[in-house]
Amino acid sequence: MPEDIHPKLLKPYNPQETEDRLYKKWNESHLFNPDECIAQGITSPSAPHFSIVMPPPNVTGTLHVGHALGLTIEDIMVRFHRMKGERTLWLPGTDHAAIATQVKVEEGLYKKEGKTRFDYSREEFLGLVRDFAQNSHDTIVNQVKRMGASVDWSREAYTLDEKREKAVRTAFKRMYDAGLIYQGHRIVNWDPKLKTTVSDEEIDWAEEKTPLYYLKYGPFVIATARPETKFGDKYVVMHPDDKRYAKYKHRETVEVPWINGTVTATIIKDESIDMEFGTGVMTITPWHDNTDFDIAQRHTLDKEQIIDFDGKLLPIAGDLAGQHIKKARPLVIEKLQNLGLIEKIDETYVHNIAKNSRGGGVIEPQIKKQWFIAVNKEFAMGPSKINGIKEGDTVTLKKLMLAAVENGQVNFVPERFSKIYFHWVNNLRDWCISRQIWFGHRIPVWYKTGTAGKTEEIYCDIEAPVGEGWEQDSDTLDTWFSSGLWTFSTLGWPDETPDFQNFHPTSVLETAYDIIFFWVARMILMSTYLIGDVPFKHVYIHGLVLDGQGRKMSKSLGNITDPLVMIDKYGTDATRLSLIIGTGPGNDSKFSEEKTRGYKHFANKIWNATRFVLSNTADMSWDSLFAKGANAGVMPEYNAEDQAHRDALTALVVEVTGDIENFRYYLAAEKLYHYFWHTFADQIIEQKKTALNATSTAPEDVKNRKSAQRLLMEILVTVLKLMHPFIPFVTEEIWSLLPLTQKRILMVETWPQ
RNA sequence: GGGCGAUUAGCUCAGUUGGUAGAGCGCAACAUUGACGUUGUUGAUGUCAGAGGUUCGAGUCCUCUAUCGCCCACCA
Repeated sequence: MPEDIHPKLLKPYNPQETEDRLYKKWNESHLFNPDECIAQGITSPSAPHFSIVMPPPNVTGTLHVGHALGLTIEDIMVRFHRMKGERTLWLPGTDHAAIATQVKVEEGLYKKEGKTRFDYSREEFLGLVRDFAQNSHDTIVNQVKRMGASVDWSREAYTLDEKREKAVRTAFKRMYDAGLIYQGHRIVNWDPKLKTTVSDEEIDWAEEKTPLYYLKYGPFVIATARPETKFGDKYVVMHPDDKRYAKYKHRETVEVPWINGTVTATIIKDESIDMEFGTGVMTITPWHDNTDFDIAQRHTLDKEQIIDFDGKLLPIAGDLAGQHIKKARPLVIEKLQNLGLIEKIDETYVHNIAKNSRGGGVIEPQIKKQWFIAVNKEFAMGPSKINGIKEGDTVTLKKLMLAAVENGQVNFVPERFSKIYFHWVNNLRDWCISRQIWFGHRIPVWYKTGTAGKTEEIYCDIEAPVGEGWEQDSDTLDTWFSSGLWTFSTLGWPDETPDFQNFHPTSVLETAYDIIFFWVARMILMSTYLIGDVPFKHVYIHGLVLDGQGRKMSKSLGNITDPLVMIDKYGTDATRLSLIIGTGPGNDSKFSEEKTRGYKHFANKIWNATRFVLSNTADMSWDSLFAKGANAGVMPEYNAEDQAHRDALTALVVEVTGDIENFRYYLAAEKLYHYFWHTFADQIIEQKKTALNATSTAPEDVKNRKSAQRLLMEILVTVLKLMHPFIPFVTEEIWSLLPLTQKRILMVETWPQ
């Protein structure tokens, strides 16, 4: 073994010794920052821009393998474009995740001390949440670094920091002034446990076996799964075409003996009634049911609240008032039985119940005053860069959201996700943006209350109003309001900063499909309205990372893979490859530790091949290949066989470059793996051993030897560059060991052509 | 009820615009003190879910069916 081989290469590759050191080196070079790349003469100021914002992880704990996959894909994009010489920005940040974070803290308090947030003042409680969020933030930042993510930390953002607060308030005010944000009494999803509303998207539906009660209601029999809500029912609804009830006229009234005495019931004919279900007749509870609310709206019927916001019955329930609805049901049944109002009970019925997916309780729809964004309200478009929509055109937010994708300005990868997007947007209802939790952006609206206790004045602005007697709205905003602004709030908006001008719209948004509605759609809404432009050109969607058996990873199954554990065992590069290879865009993938171990072997294979190349080229000058100008050496000539290998390498460069540009990371990575191991190591190196070992000084032998040496060097150098976006650590470490006198760190070397 | 996806070797999955079925792991045999603790070579295994259609030609495009998975809607 020649003496000038670096001693490190004599042992197997050790990621544990390498990775943190290299990340520090990259970070301290400041070259994650595109401005520094220009300052250091690496990137041309006139180069095209490439920018992505990191989907901000929730500060609710730690990153999981899904995050690891996303970060890997994003880092591949970013490192590739940076090496291509583009002005490349990857902007990191975290999300305060309002309700999710608050719930986490509340759960902890309850477990540890048996307290709820109402045992604290608002400010005390928020202090606890902030501490928790800070801890979580620090953990996440460390994890992002360990993934090798080449993000510009100098631009790090948080959805709840001061700059983002300004953006949020500006956005709110603009939409409020335009009449697109309004306050209204509407039926919302109320969680009596967490004492807040949640959006439709935050609800999980679960099946529950609940008896279906058939109750006598005057001349009718109605079927209900929730008899405890029926006290005040005074509308009986049936389908207009139902022949069984043809003799009853719309709006006709009948006297009906009911739970707490006789009521006057009004007959309503409505087409939403399913004639097949139950008896084809039902009574409605508009205050606590979406469908019933809609029926009541259509026929302008009275609505009455039955259940309070704690989940207890109101005085309308008579002697059951004050009972919690869970306890009230058997009591109502008993009462109905005594009154002889129960016709029959269907015990086989399965009812769908709505639960708050953020760890809350069973949703009780309520009519409540909330803030909404009007998605169907027409307005005149402002300055527009949306294709097909001009300034002054009459549009709605929904129309803007559709146009941005229909016209191809925003392009989904894979394309099929645009269908899901369209379907969702087309059925979108006004977005309830107010929450009754404490952690989050407080609504920038202040009220002045008069002596009679009535609101006399409403004020909405970025800053609080001056003067006495103003009180801020106690609600906070849905967390997705602030994340909807993420592509531009992170770049300095509403100020016209250079970052905003340079890097918006962003190039690609990389995210998981389960967040298309929550986030992608909301970003398109906010950006098209507030900026008149799309937030990003491409949306790259990745799938779920499942366990080895194809199951979703979850705490209850105990099948969660911690990316840090894999990194500790096999290194970041191996972890990244195992997440990427075999995972097409939008498809779920299974995580396998075996696969990860295999890619650790690959890192070592590269390491060993490097040792072979270095020890067999020690008598050659690498600078003859790579130095420019006066330092350039004489390049050995290729023989025909090696020229063919060189041409194949060029073909690989073209292919891999095309794959990366077209979002086929899984293919590019696999091709590189295959080329390195099975073409370069197994075939080319084996084939060249004879030429390299030849000691003869015959001109032909010397030529073949030099040719082989050049080939090995060129392949190694080229493939290290090609592989760097995928496996940045081992390639950078090897790069640092190459005896090149003129080289940058690999991260900012130029992409091969 | 509406929609989306999957179905290819024992397992996990590729197969980019239609042109002779691929990889990794596993399996079998052989070789190997080697650049390689983590090696190589060779090999076996496929009605590409099923049926029909378009085409000179279909794993790939179209139609239908089956099974599995997911999303949306949510019937009181």
